[in-house]
Amino acid sequence: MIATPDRTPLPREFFARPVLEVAPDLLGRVLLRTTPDGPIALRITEVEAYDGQNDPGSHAYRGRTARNGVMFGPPGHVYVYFTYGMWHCMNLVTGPVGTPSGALLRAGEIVEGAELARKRRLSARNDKELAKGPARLATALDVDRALDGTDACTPDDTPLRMLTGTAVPSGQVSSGPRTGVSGDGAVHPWRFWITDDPTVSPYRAHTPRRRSS
DNA sequence: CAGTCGATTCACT
DNA sequence: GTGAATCGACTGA
Repeated sequence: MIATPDRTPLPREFFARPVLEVAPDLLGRVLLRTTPDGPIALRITEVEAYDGQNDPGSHAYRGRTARNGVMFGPPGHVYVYFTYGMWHCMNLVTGPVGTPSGALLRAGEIVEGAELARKRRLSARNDKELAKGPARLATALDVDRALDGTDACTPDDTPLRMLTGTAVPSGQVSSGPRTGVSGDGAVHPWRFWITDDPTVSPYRAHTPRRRSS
């Protein structure tokens, strides 16, 4: 009998918890992205928590808009946003309906479908860079606004699914300030990563943009 | 309705 | 380490 990988999705209740519980619990688990060309699987190595209620760093802090609406919906769905005029980043919505929080997927290791990811990440110098950074991760997995709102908890043929798998033990989790977050939101140690994992992205403090002429 | 700037990445120096 | 790329969401008048 051939061993087949367990493709059971995480139950929605997993995501219904507070984002600060869910975010570190995602580390080591696998996101399955099914593209028209084939599957790509990502083992998550770095995440950041965004709490829409009290967190000035969150897109949901100032209320619901056309862009962030998915975060106000049920947990376990995917919030994808477009930024810097060229990149996409993806979150998993957490908490009950009405608590607009989410976990930003910042980095991971491609564990299946690396050929497909390499075609989309031509500037990557090695496979560790394929998904090292949130926009690189979304690019490698071919994720854009078309997937905004996708349910990652269903076992059906959906384009994205979070698998149950096994999270890394808490002893292998490090935490620190979030990357690129400005103002009061920068103080919280709400970035979580697998200690010493080579696919984790480098920390950068927020850099205000220069005035254009 | 114009101005500002972003949960970033890449090419260059 | 520095600056450009690039566009749409959001803000405030």
